[in-house]
Amino acid sequence: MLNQYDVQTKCLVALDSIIFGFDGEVLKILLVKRGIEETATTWSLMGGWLRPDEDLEVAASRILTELTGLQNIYLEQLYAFGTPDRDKISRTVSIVYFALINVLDYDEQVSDSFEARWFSLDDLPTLLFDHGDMIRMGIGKLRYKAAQHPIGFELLPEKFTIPQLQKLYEAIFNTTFDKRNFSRKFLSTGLLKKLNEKQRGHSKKGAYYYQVDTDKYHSQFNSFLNFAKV
Amino acid sequence: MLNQYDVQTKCLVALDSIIFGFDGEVLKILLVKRGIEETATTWSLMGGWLRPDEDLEVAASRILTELTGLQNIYLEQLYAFGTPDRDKISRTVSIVYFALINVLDYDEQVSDSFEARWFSLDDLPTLLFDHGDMIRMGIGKLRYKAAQHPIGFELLPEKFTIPQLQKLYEAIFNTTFDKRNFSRKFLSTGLLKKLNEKQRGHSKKGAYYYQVDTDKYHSQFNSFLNFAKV
DNA sequence: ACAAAAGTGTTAGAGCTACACCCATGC
DNA sequence: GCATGGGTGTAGCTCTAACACTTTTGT
Repeated sequence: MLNQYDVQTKCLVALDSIIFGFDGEVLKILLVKRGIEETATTWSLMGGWLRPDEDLEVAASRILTELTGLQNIYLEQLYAFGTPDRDKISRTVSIVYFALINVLDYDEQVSDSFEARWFSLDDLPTLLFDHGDMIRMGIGKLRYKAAQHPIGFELLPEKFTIPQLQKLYEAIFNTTFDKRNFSRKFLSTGLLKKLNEKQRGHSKKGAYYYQVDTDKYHSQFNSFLNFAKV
Repeated sequence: MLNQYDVQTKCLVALDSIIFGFDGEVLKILLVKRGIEETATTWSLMGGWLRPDEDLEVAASRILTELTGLQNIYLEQLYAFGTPDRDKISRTVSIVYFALINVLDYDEQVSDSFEARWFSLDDLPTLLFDHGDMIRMGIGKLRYKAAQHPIGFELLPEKFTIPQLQKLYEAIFNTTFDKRNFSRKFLSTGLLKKLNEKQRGHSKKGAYYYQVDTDKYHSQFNSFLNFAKV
């Protein structure tokens, strides 16, 4: 049995973060240009190394801030990638996190002093290592979660309209929905509070703003076995 | 920007596997007694170290075989645990996998020459490190998946009866279901093929055996947005 | 013949889909 | 006054939940 700590090989541990953003029309991903070994500059996810006394999520969050200026973003762990040759220079296990943010909320922070840029999902550049696989998996998980829960709120401003929410879901699933059914579905969750205020400028009539009722927003569950009292 | 590989700290990378098993009545977890540093012997998940040229899942699978004899078990990645002090002796990141098997199918393999034992979920011993957290998360994911998909088939023999399937789901969710609704629900998926053979010995009447229609068993999806054509 | 588990049908209500028209306003 | 996007209602259907009796067979 191998339980001698000394003889075990050690690896580098990297953290990479996929930041999904929505600008009101299309889904985007934030990438940085990262110089590897003084030569190539390739677009990549926000990545860096784990420090000796750092928690994984703390490290991912620190790295995100270092590379983009983004702070206080809730990161969710996606997957650990560890194929032996995924990084040619040194054996590295990468733990990938992802987050959803509203592009407009953070745009100034991001673009000011950092080499980070938003890319549309269907217009991604060539990516470092296996970052393309990571993104594919991230999109899969985003869809999966959005299909189960009304998760999309995170990608919108605090006040948003039903048509904005619908556009978001149409961007996530790359399809269109019937607006009557869509709004009925979301309103029926009881998670939305209608505000007494309309969006101006986008349309002539103006759409009512809504807010998430955060109290109720952590109890929804809809399942294959609806009669399973989980 | 930190992209010098040399100055980065390296960690040990461990793989731990949670093996859920069902014996027809209760859900169990397979644990081994692992000597750490020649002193304490504590029950723990099946764990070991990543080798230099090994893929993560391959390593998890090798370790599982070394410790229990189990082979060809499909392992699914659960989560990476990496709190700095989770292993007091050396900084270790652990990537946790889990699997569902039928206890009876593998019982001889396991108990013959290995120090592995099945434990009921509500009768777990004190566990090594953060293995308790890992198991809690594993149960959560098992329930989540079982609620979305008819995943439970993996935990049953190739031929199984509806009452057995129901017992399994009742064990996973720790509740009871109406048998009329339960069987209707599962039969309506079209995933079950009824065999012309009855289980004998368990009841006087005998229950028909069913088999999973593996062709159809990779397309089910039921979602919060049923009208989202994913 | 009786006990024990298997198997099955109905009904009321909720939720889903598909569909088309009026509303408010800026120009 | 008209073009643009916002907002709403209904009918048919399917799915769900709740409920109780009959069937088979080992003893």
